[in-house]
Amino acid sequence: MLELKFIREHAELVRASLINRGMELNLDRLLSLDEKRRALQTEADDLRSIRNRVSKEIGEMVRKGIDVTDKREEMKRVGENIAILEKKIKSTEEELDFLLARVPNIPHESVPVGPDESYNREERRWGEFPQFDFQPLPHWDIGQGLDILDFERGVKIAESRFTLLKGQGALLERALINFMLDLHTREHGYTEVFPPILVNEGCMFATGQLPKLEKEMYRCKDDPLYLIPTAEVPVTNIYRGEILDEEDLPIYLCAYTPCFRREAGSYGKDVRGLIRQHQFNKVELVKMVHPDNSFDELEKLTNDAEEVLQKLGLPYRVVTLSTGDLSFAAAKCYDLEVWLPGQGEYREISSCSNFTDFQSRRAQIRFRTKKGKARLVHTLNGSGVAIGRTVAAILENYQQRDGSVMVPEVLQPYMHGLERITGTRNE
RNA sequence: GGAGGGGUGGCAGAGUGGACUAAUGCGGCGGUCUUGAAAACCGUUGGGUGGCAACGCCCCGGGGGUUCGAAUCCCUCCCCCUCCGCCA
Repeated sequence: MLELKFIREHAELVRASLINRGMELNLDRLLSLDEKRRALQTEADDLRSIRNRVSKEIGEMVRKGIDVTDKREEMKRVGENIAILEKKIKSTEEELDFLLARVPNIPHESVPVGPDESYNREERRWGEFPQFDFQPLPHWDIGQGLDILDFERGVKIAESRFTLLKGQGALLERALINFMLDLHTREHGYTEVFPPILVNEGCMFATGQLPKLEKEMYRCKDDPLYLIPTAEVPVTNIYRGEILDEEDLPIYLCAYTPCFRREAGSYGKDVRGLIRQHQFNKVELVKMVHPDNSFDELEKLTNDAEEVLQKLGLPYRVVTLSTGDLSFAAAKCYDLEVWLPGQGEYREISSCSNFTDFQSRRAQIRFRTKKGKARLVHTLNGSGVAIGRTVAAILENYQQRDGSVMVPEVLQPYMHGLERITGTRNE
C-alpha cells in the first residue's frame, strides 16, 4: 500500500505507474475522495473540539451547582451533527480504502517499461547446456519411466495438478529441501523458521494477496483461514504490528513450506508434469531491511538464490521483470529461469522481489531509529528455490540414455550416497 | 466442547463516568559527574491524522450503543491464559 499523502503529492508518478503496469484504476476519484474526506474531517474535528471544551465546563459547573440544562441541550445538538459528519466520513473512507488497497507499488526506475513479459530484460546467463547423444525427454516421461512420479494416482487422491512422488523421487524432493535450507542457514546467514501453513486474513492483506488474489487461494470452509500460496505470507507477517530495534536489522529468514495455489484462469496451461501444481514445496528467503539499502539487499538475495542452481549445476538466466509483468506489491523483481532441455526452454524457478515499504505499511512492520522515531522497514523475498521445478530441472538436465538420472554431487550426501536415480528402491 | 480469568504506550503495570492532558517502573534519548565507562542524579521520551503555523482531532483488542462527557457503563464479536474433557 502506498501512503495517501504520497499519492496526493506525486499523483503523476502514480498515474504513470498505473499506465506502465497496464492497470485500470480511477485515480482522480481517489484524489477527490481524499480531499472530501479531509474537509469533512476538519469540520468534524472542530465540532468535537467544541464539545470537548464545553463538556469539561459542564463538569465544573455541575460541581459548583450551576444549572447546565441549556448547555446540555446545545451539546446534544452538536453531538448529532458530529454523528451526521461521521457517517459521511465513513462512507467516503470505505470507497477511498477500496481504491487505496488496489493501488500497486511504484516500479523502481531501473525496471524496464513495457506491457508484458516480452519486455523483460535478460541480465545474465550461467552454465553450459548439457549435450545429449539422444533425444532428451521431458521430465514427466523420465519420472514415469522410473516410476518415481505418479500423476494418475495424484489425480485419484486429490484432483488434476496433484502428483504422487515415490521412492527415489520422494527422496530427491526431501534431499533438495534439506540441501537448500543448509545452504542458506550455514553459508548465507539466514535463520530457519517453520511457520503455520494456514494463515488469517490479516496476513493475506499485509503481504498483498488480498484483496486482489482472492480467487487464487484455498480457503477453509468453517474457519477464516487460508492455505498459504507461499511462505512469504506467514514469514513476512512474523513481525506484523511490531516495532523492531534498528540494530536488529537486517533480518534474514528462510523457511521450507508446502504452497497451495488454485491456478484459477490457467486451465490447459502446463497440464503435464511438475511445473504448475496446486500443491508444491518451496524454500523461501525473506528479509526485513533498512530502507536505505534494500536494493543492495535485493542483489544479494538474488545471488543467494542463484547459488542453489550453481551448486546443482543447473543452467539458468536472470531476467528483470518489466512493469507489465511485475507483481502488484513489488517495486522490482528478478526472475531466475532454469534451463529445461526436455522442453528446450527456460522456465521460472525463482522470483526475487523488493517490496520496499509497500508490505510493511500494510503490515505495520517498523523499526525505531537511534533518535527514537518509528520508520517502516523494507521487505524482500525470493524463492530459494521452488522444489518441484528443481526436480523437473534435475530430471531433464541429468537424464541418461538408459532412462536413469545422475544425482548432482552436492545432493548425494543428502541421498545416502546415491549417485544415480534408477527407480523406486530406497537402498 | 464445558467452566473461569484476562486483552491499556517499546515492555511491565495502575486506572470502575468529569484534572485520564493515561500514574509508576523498566527501556530509549539528552545532560551532570568521570581519564573513560558503570552507578547515581537531572531532564526528556507513544502512534496516527488535519493545518504554513498557532493549534486541533483520533487511538486503551474489533465493532455498535448509553451520556453534555466513556479506558471506565451496556450489547456483540475476536483473541489469549488457566482448569476439565477429547486427541496427534
